[in-house]
Formats: sequence, structure tokens, C-alpha cells
Amino acid sequence: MGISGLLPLLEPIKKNKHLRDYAGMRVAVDTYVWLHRAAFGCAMDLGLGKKTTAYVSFCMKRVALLRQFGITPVLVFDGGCLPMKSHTERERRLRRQEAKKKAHEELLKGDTSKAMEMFQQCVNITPNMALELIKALRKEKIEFIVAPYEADAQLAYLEKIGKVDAVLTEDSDLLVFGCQRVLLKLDANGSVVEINARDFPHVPCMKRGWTFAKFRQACILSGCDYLPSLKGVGIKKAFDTLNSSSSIERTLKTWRTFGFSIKAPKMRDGYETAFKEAELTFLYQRVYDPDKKRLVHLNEPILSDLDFMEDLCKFLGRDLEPSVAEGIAIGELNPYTLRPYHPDDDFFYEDLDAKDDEATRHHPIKPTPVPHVPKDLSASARILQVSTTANLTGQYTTKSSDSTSKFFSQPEKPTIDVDEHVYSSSFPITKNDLELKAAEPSPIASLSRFRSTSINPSDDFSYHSTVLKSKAHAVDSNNVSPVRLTPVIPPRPAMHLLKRSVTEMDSFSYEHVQIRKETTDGNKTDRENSSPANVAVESWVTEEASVKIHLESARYMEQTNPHQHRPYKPPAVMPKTKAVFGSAFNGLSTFRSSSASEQHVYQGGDNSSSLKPKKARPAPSLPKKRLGAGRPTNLIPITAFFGK
DNA sequence: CCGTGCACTATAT
DNA sequence: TAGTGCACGG
Ligand SMILES: [Mn+2]
Repeated sequence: MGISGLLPLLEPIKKNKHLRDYAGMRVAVDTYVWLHRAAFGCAMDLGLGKKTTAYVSFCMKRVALLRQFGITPVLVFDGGCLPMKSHTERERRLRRQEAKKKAHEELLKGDTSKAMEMFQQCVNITPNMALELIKALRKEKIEFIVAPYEADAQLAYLEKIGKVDAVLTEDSDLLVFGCQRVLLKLDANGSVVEINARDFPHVPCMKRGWTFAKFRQACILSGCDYLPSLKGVGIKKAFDTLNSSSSIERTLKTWRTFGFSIKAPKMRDGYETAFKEAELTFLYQRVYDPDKKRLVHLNEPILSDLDFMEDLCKFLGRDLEPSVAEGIAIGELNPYTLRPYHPDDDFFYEDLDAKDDEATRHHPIKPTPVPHVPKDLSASARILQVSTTANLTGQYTTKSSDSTSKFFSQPEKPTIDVDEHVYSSSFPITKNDLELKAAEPSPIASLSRFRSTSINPSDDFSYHSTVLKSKAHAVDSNNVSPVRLTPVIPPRPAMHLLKRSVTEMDSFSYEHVQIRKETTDGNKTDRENSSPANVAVESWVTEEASVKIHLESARYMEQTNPHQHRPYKPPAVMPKTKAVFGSAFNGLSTFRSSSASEQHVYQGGDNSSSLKPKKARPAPSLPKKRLGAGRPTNLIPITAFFGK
């Protein structure tokens, strides 16, 4: 949406420019715009689920265009969606699904061009598509950042802290987020339109006494993504209103109180509150700071606003533990799942809202292609993951290069024990092949959708991340309920230590978490993590089975920031299920002391950011003494071992 | 006349 | 996302 009518309003200050005018500058790019356009070219393939990366080349052409004129591009990707926008997201999703249906109908009729048109209308940019582009960017050593939430705020922040000189987008919202130089309407020749916020005073309707806050309020009043406008209020009335108003609060109060006697827009219930929230969202949405390597607010909250900011995660995005935030930013973690990217994730988040939607809940739509399942199942052991509630009935299909088979999952009792899972008839995995490795509260459980998702109704956590070891790898395609099997650990040659699952459900925090990563070729890396937010110990993952991770110790947070931390409660014991825990997994179900022989000396951090210029980061120190005897009493030794 | 609100369109090769 | 054109109401 953006702010409709804002760009025409700013017409007087728009300047026609060319990319060469920005030679030597760094420009942040709202990459979604490019991806969306690029996807048009291969909409058919995307809609049919064929593998294409045609959209990557369009984007890379644009990258080349910027570089041709001496510009250093920094591509910024959208991250997870803010819960408050999920309504909008769902509407779009439903539209796309309708368009897709029509497209298939047209295809059956034989009207290819009509089908194309419909496919174009349902193009959706998935995190994995973004990842394809990211891979290309890495090869070309182009800088990029994946925003934790909206790219808009991230773009504005990069300009604010001086990482870039201008922002390239098609979205008028960028101005409301406080961008100074916004570049719009780039064409293939390099022509652009610049709108510079310092020219605002030259806009007729912002002549006298306008502050940026006033501008932002006018935009919100006219209707924005976070708050639809009052009936009859558009861009003109919004700006007129602020021109003759001492403060928006007063004006709104007047409208509400005397609305019946004077001609004024009819106020909706809760409009004032919603207005304030919209304001706070434009001001303080969470973004990633590439230097601090953690989430920060777009602007430093002023004291009077802090009062309003409790419990505003819906609008600002919830805080993420630094290493998760970093993982997202550098393209290692999917911003929706907070886990390493995996092809299945696209279906996963497509299904997120379907879960809330009665209509789709009972009419599962999708035949989901499932990744390769090797013929010889014993050949490749994979870790599987189960999320479950009641009623598991569904069909999933697996495809391998030479055969296609269908599998049926069996109805599940509302209350079940994990090791009673049976994955069906012809499916070659029996319950004996599944070994429960660990279960943890879902990182997305706190987004409310999965709150009720649990194996036992009495459990107050979800088994989204219940980890099973199996000899194959499968996905519950309909995923209407519940059981969903996705690989936790996609094998990749690169070694990364990734952390995920920071949930609001965690009742504890750590100040220091020391981790050692050890690979088969004998490399060891230690890293100390000072995490201000919640940390779930059992949530460390590694991408390679051959990498051992030792969580050396952790110290509970002592000082408590009411906005970020909650008072310490002892960590919950692992879920009580009848499941069998793997022997290699002892460290997860209960904390136990690490022995001296398991301690290693720090050899260097492995932090890297795609964003340059890099700042040399002081190597984190791991004082050995802290690990040995005489450690502080609040230091809890932990050993966790992942791997085969 | 002006402004709003809606339906409809384009975005790539 | 944006732009267009058109009907409506003040
Ligand atoms: Mn926007």
C-alpha cells in the first residue's frame, strides 16, 4: 500500500536524476521490488512449482547497472512479517490462491496466455527465492542484509547510521520511516526520480511550522499499512488537518468529543490508540544493526514513548537473540522459521495462516512435493522434526528421480506419546526407525498460532521442534494438522554454528553462553555469547552431523530489564513424554556438569557480516578459569552434544 | 470543483 | 507497489 497519494503530493519536489549522479555513493536497495518484477518473467514456472532461477538474473542485471555507474549497492531483503500485518498478508495469500486456481483451470482449457496472466497475479516471493539471489550476491561479493522484519525500516536505518547515502525503492513508506534521499522509478537505462526529505518545506501543503513528526502523523492519518484511514479522510484532508492543528492528540479528541456537532470524520473505536501504535511502529520498528550485530529500534525511544512500548511486539517485531538476528541478516536463517533455510519452508509459511482459517483447515489443497527420498533408506540418516496436535490425517507424496509414491499418515489420538507415531502403510519408516532426540517449545509458538499445538493437551509448550532421528526424510504435505516432518539439518558443506529458538516462552536467560564448535578436521572454535534475551540451551544446532558442539557454561542473567527480560525461573525440565531419548543426547534433557577434559582453549571467533566496511571485532575472550573450579555460583555448567 | 474510494492495470522477454 | 479512470458526495 504505502501512503496512497503521497507521491503526487510530493510532485513539486521530485527531481529527475540519473544513476551517474550517484557515482561513488552507497545505495541501499529495496530488493523485494526487483524480485517481484523479475518473478513476472517466470511466473508460469514458479506457479507450477518448476525450478527456476530466472529471476536471479534480472536482479543481477540491475546490480550490474548500479555498479556500471559507480554505485555500491547494498541489497536489503524483507524478513518476517509483523503479526499486526498478518491480516493483510492472509488476504493476499487468499487472492494468490484464487489466482492460482484460475490459472490451472485456464491451463486445462488450453488458454495458455490467460493462464500466464493468472500466474503473474499470484507470484509470491518466498524466502528461498530470496536465498537464490543471496547466493548469487555472495559469489559476486555484493553486500546484502536480510531485515528481521520490514525492509522499509531496515533501509531507513542503514541510511540513518550512514551505511548508505540513499535508498532505492518504489515505496512511499520509506519517507515516513525517515529516509532522507529516496530514489524511485529506476528504469533499465538508469533514470531515477529522487525525492529528498529536506525539500519538504517547498511542498505547498507543508509550508509553515512543519516538523517531521507532523509529516509522519499526516501520513498515518491519511491511511497507512498499520492503520486504515477514517472514512472520508484522504491525503489532502490529512495534511489540511495537521496544518490547522496544534497537536494531533487534541484534534482527535475534538473529533471524538464534538464530532456530532461539528463536521468531522466519524471516529472508530480505539482509533486514538491505534494511531499511537502506528506512530510507534514508524518510529521504533526493530531493525538489525550490522555493527552491533543485534536488533535495535529504528530510533532510540524517547522516555515518554517507552511507557507505550511494553507489549508492542505485534507492531515493532519481537526482539531476537543476537545470534539469531545475525543469522537472519547474513542469510543463514530463514526469518520466518528462525532456522536454516530449507526448501520446505516455503510450504511451511504458506500454511501458517491456513491453520487459522477454518475454510482452508477443512479443505486441504496442496499436493506438496517432497524432497528427494533415497531408495536405500538406511543410506542416509536424517534428523526429522515433528510438530503435532490432534488429528493427523493426511496424505503426503514423495518423489524421487525415478519413482513417485504416496503415503498416508494415520489418524492420531488427541493425546499421544511421541513414540507411538506411526507413519503409515507403505511408508518405509516404522515407528522403530524414529528416535526422539529432543523437543523444545516452538520458536513461533509465541506468535500465538501454535500456542495450542502440543502433543499432550496439558503441555504448555508445542512440540514443533520435536526432533526425531530417522532413516529418511518426509513432509506431511497437507499439514492441516499437525504433523509436519521437516529436516532440521540440511546437510551443507559449510560449517556454521547456528542458534535459534528464542522464545517468549522461555523462562530463563543467560548472560554468558560459551560454546565450542569442533569439526572432524580438528578445527575448534569457541565463542562467547552475551545474550540479553532468552536463550534456549537445547536450541543449538549444527548443520553437519560431524560437528560437535559443546555448550560449556551459562550464567543466568542477574539484572533484569523489564522490557527484555523476565525474572529468573529455573529452566523447565524437558517434556515428559514416553519418548526415548537418544543416548548421545543426555545433555539436553537435563543439565549436567562438563568435565575438565571437555574444555578447550579459545581459538578465534567466526563472526562475519556481509556488510562492509567491516569493523574488526575484538576476539571474545573465554577466560579458562571461569570454566574450572571456583566458578561463580550462578554459573551453570552444561554439556550438550549434537551429532551422530 | 475537489477529494475520496473503487475497480482495474502493469511490473519481464 | 504504483498508476489510471470513473462515479459519488459535499
Ligand atoms: Mn511499505
